[in-house]
Amino acid sequence: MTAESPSQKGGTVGKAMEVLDCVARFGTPVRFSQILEVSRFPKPTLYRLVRTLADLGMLDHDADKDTYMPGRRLLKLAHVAWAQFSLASIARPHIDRLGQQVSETIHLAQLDQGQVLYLDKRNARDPVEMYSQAGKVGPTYCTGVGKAMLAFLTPEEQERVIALQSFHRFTPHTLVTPEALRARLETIRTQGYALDEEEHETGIICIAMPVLNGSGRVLGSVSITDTVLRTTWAALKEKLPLLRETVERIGHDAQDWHYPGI
Amino acid sequence: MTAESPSQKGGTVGKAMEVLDCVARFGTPVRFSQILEVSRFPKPTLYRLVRTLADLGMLDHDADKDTYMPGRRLLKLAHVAWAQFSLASIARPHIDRLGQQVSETIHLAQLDQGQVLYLDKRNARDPVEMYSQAGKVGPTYCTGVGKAMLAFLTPEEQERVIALQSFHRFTPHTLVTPEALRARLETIRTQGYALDEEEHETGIICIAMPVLNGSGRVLGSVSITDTVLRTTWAALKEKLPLLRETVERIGHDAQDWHYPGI
DNA sequence: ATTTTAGTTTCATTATTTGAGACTAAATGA
DNA sequence: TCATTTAGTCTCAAATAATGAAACTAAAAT
Repeated sequence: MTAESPSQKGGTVGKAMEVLDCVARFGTPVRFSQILEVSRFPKPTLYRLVRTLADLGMLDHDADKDTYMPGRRLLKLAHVAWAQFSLASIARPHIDRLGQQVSETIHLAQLDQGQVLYLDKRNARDPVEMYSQAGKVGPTYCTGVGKAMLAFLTPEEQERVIALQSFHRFTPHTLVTPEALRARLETIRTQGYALDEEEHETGIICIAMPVLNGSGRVLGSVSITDTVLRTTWAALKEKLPLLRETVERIGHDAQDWHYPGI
Repeated sequence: MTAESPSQKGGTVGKAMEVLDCVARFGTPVRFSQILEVSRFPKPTLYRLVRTLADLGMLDHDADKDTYMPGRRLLKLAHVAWAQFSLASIARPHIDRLGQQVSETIHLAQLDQGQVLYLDKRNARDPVEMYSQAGKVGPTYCTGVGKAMLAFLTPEEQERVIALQSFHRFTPHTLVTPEALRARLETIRTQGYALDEEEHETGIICIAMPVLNGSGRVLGSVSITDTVLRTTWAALKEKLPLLRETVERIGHDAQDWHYPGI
């Protein structure tokens, strides 16, 4: 039994999902030939997969322009996924509350295969483009939400996630080595919160805290974000008590919710 | 070649998607045996399908409780679907704008297989639980957004959609016959907007207008909703000019966007 | 201790998927 | 205009994967 890379799972269903990913990765409606270029399947095989997915509503086919894009059926399925995504629904009232208390942008995130998966976003000032955020993934090593979670994992989990990081330098402040990251995580663990000091985007700073359940297990994290133009570190850090209260309440409500793996 | 019911598409991928639907329909994490009860597949077949979907991340498996729910991979795919769902993204700035102008709840919807598919929701008062709404489906014959679209379809399309309606009586005001609905649609077409007079939920009323492109084709619809306790018909109808402006702008921007079918 | 239930595995059979190649239609170019 | 390229579609024998009756295991219920 040979280990298979996750992107090359055997089985017809796996291949179909691979095609779905290909189409999604474009981020814009694509023609069949464009999918063909990036996929590993021969033409007739890919053709049938694409047609099957379109028939099933997993891809939407624009007959006019003859292009494909991720389908509406996904929207419906994701609607349910979202509603059941326990941390998102458990956290919602608390995120709502925090949103009323602060004027900055709030994120709720979770770890997913070493990456940050955003579950919720609030922006009291100008609502809201949430779908554009929930479901989005981002880097773990250079975001507040990511580091907050990372710092509170067990050492083994932490190393496993660190091994998955790309350490791309987004800004001059990005931590680009595992060593630098580990040192920072130590600090975060001690002080109980993480900062994003313009490590991902210049001008964007945030404070973040992990959501822990009773046994100290990391369930997710919450952050408060602003720009260096609109706030100062002192002002932002004043929100720490509100943030602490929020993550504690979420952690309490999520007591018996089992985190579905990293 | 025999016509196949859409729920019984041959092919392994179709079967897998059927299982995904089964799981989603529960709306809560389910055990394998529960899926078995509602699915048409024999035990080992279903077992393999479920495991395959879980391996692929389309289902999330909670190892503790041994339950399955729609997976996180769906969230990521839906994120892209949403972003590309042209009407949603084209409409966003206009929906934002309307949201700043009125304090009521706003919906953006589209027709999907005879049902209303909600694409966006805004609520200026308390933002916003959007994922919980976008992707949701509802009835066409007894909602403002639904009737607004229905009224402006071609007669053939209209009949096709009417034939798909269940005409369940949700409230004493629900129109429960095709005849009553057709008469109402006539009025809506004449006056250019639809009302929901507590036809779906008691106490909930709304005004809705279709989004039409230059050639009069129905692309979607937008509604402004409130409760009978907070508003009156007179007050609500005062928002009609704002609503008209919104749908016109969306229709204008969506000029060359081709609606992906009913 | 026995029975029931839920989940898992096996394997010969069956059905689907596969993909090289051929074909068509439409666009491009000479 | 007619040749040529390109994008999309179809065919069918061969290769592969899915199937499901039956058997098995583990754990819970009696």
